[in-house]
Amino acid sequence: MKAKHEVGTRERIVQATSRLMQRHGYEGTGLKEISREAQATLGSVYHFFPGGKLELAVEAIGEGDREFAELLRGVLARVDDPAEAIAACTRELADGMRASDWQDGCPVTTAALASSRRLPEVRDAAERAFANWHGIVRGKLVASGIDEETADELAHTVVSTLEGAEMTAQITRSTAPLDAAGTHLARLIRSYL
Amino acid sequence: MKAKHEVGTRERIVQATSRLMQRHGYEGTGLKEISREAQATLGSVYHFFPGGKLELAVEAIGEGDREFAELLRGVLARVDDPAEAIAACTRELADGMRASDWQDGCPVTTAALASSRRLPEVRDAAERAFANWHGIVRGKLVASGIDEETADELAHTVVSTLEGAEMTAQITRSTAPLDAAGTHLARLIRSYL
DNA sequence: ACGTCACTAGAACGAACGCTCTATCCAGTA
DNA sequence: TACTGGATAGAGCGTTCGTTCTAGTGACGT
Repeated sequence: MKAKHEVGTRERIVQATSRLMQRHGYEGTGLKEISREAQATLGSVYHFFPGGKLELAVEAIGEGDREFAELLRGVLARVDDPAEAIAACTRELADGMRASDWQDGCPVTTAALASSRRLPEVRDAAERAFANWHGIVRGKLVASGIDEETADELAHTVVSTLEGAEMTAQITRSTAPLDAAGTHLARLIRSYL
Repeated sequence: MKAKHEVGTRERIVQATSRLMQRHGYEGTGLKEISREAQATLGSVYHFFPGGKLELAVEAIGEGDREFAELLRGVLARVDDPAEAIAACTRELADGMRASDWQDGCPVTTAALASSRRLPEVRDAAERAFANWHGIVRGKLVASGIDEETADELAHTVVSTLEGAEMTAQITRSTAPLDAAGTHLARLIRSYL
């Protein structure tokens, strides 16, 4: 029935979960809502994810991790100058934000933040995502000649500011925070080159 | 029965809501949980907040707004140099974070982020909070001699970075993001003085 | 042709949700 | 003393939640 080229049920479920939790968080997303959005039945959801909502959330956060990492890696590879590259990231994020009418913030943060305290597995998945992004930014900075210790610290601020600015932009429905973040992160990075 | 000096029921309810939503978000916090934590009954909750959970959340976010604004205003008034003052803020946040064993992040963000799309009143309350904080930081920068346009933009980045670093610190259970944010925000501000 | 098994399908369960409702309590006033 | 009304108290409403369970489908190997 299912051709090789079309998206399988399992993947549809993960993507629907990621998309929904990106907008409404872990607690705000229901399993029936997920199965409806993924065009799958509850039976299929539990077939692929016997661990239920928790297992599904961990998988969805992993998906969000990969998405953001891909955006990051893509832009950082395309733009040589690290300061310019980070600024380009903020522009990319602003575009996505505007395109979704300020619906889609960071898929990891929104999904994990409120439930991280009660669900260690969710927190761990989110922590892995942050570590992943930090490593990507850090690598770019080191490759640009910044010493490892400085790059490590700077990468923390880059990730924090990108996340914070995206969140602020979402709440205020304005790209101003992301625009400012781009300007200032570029200036900050340049001061270390 | 109730003496003037002790905390009234209404205030206890608001504070319990703020505290609980700070940790578990809007959807993750139940009204019975709130009434239990506030040592009030459901009847009292609906007596003071006929609008139910939504009205309660808006009030709680306002409370979180005031809390963070007070911290900000306190530190910015105490430390003259704006770069040093913002760095001191990150230290204060890191202390609070560690003291709560990484339970208590930003009361506004955690409460509002996941539900902001479905509940405009919640989003509006959170937006007012961000605008408030932005104004406070902006005022400090202008008072330090930075021109208005630059200060406005810079205040956006300061708020975004503080929020993002607090969130990252919470998820990763480390003060490293906040420490880095302090160092780099100070450096950034200094570059405009 | 038949059996196997991954997958689909959705009814049904107990628990928890937000909220409504009636009953009661008690300080203040007449 | 009797009345009033803000505040307290919690049982119970209908709904939705995550999860479990059984039944059914259909592609594939033998």
